[in-house]
Amino acid sequence: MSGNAGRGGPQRRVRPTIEDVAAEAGVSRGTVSRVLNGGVNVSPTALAAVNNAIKHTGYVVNHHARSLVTQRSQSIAFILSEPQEKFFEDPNFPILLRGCTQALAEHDMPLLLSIAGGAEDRGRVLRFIAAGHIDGALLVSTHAGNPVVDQLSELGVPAVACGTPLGHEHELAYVSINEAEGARQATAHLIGIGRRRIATLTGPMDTPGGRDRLTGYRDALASARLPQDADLVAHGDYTQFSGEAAMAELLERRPDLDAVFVASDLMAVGAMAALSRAGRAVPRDVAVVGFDDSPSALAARPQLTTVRQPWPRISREMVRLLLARLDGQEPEPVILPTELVVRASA
Amino acid sequence: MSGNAGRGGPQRRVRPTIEDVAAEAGVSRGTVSRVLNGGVNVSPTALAAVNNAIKHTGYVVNHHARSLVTQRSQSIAFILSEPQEKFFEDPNFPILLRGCTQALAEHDMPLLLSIAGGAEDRGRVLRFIAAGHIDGALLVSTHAGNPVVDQLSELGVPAVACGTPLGHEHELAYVSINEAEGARQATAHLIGIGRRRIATLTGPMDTPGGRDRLTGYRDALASARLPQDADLVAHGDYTQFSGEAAMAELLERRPDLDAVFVASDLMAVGAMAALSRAGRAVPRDVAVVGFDDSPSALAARPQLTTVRQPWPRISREMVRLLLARLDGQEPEPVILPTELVVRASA
DNA sequence: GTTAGACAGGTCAACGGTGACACAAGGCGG
DNA sequence: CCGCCTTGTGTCACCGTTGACCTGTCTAAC
Repeated sequence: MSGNAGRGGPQRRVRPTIEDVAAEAGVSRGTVSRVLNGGVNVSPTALAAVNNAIKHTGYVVNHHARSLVTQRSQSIAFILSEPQEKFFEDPNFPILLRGCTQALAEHDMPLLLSIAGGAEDRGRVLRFIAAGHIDGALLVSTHAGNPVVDQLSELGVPAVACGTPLGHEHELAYVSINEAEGARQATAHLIGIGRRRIATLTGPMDTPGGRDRLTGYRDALASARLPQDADLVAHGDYTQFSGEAAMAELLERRPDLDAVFVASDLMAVGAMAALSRAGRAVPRDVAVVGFDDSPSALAARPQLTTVRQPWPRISREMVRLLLARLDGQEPEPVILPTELVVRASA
Repeated sequence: MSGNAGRGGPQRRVRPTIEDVAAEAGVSRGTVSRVLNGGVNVSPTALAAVNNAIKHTGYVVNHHARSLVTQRSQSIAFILSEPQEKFFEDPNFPILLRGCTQALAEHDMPLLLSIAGGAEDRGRVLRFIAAGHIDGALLVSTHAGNPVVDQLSELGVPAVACGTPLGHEHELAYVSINEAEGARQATAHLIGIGRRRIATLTGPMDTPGGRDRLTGYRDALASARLPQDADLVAHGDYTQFSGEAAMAELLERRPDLDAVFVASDLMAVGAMAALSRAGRAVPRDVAVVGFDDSPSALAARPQLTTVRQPWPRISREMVRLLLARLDGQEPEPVILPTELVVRASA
């Protein structure tokens, strides 16, 4: 009931406690707690009095005190395993991050950001989880043999992965897109507009995206009875530079190619740079299809035909699965369809 | 000492407490706590025993219990006020986020991510802060009259802003770059390579970056006794599209311009697209200098001459200032120098 | 041979909630 | 009319740490 007026330093005001509210409302702590947690078995009179007192005192529940007794923190971590650079340069990362933040905000859960790069970082993340900061985790890039996954399940912390978690498909809930089908559609589109010498530029072969998109490309060729040619396949790592280099390599091997399916928009932008340097016009000489529908697809000239990843749905589903797991359920993995967005490049 | 073996559902293992460690080490809780907090006044024997017991039991301190008594959460929030799209599309955002995460990780502090868009979100952020989740906040884009700033200082939560917080310069610690000097250098470089009809493409005029970079441009022209011409100034909002549009407008107004200083790399990429469509070669016909040195500067063709923002230092300084404020100090704002990176576009 | 420190380590009351439990009062069927 | 159930509310132990306080030893100075 008394002010405190911080003098000097960061003045930390004494926040009202549940006790203060109880006194103000003329009830006991227990009753206030009951109102705070759904208000069952509380008389209308008491409820009104408590709500009034809360407004009056500006009371906000103390997160740590509550978490200490309930054993849940009501917070979720967004965990990046593996080299950080990768994520921070990946245009999909901010989009996914935003989607997850929004979806969690709807459940009034804050998002903790945690990045595990080297082994040292990993220890930090582990301690951080064990300390009880979080109830669950959203995982990005869970490649085969990822130690964080094991540690999470050892600690009993539910997790949901983005993309198929190679080697952990059975222990982990996950949300993925139908990579192969997206790639197949993209390649089929190139076939449909009359291209026959269609190359592909893949992602890393140890990621599901890299592998499955190559499979989809091959399926499309097979369906159309087009020959498979190893010279038409080059590998990149999703970055623009790797796309530029790999495209140059492809042009050297098969100067006659008339289309290319590229496993990421960023690589596609690099590929278009290589094509333009080689004097090939897009889409006239070489048609290009990308993957992701990231902002750079729209920014590219010509604008990129690409396979859209449904990021808003992906992040919503990830959060949904995680909350289900927190609720003790064992939800099935979710595989979302992609959509081919046809623009100028093909 | 006993296993617990979760059956079904998310098996939450019972974590060892400080009590378990004390029993294992044959000392009291207090001694364990002392070891945990720096180990002063602890005999080497006891210290070894406790450390052993910690390793044995796999003990990790319970964050909530500690925070409850210490009244500090050892966590920092990264708060985005204002329209989210802006940040998630800004290539600088992931870079800053990474820098801050890393700098905080060195102090073993997790980063909470919080986004305040509409008024509703703002209430969420407020409750979140009042609940004691965080000890301090890193603010991005604190434009004039930002309500979050007021709320933070009302709650006594120290905050550090990135960029000059217009209208809050005196209440808030902040880290900024020398915007005007960076712009001046960039423009002076264009003058130095013999350009005389130099245009500029600014950011929004209600941001410090937008205003001060224009000032720097004008200063450089003035120093070289070049005329100021309102027709040579166009405004954008830092996005690629706005850069493309504004450049087209500039070309219409002053077809004879021979250089342009652009207030962001993204806009510069847009501007180069507009130039190329208008048949002007970069840098021969029109030299271009950008601002930020974001990844797109390197990816552009020709590669962009640009003013580098020292992001690693910016984020480190932000964290340093915030920790100082948490420590009760009143650190001075930090203004960092920029660096002109000369590449192919000018 | 005292005595004052310094040092090690034990004890215990908080921190701010929650939830199991006790209990009183009123309603109701037998 | 009585026992039983329902409903509203107070009580209090407990969640896992910390840190102030206290006690007991050992050391060194006088």
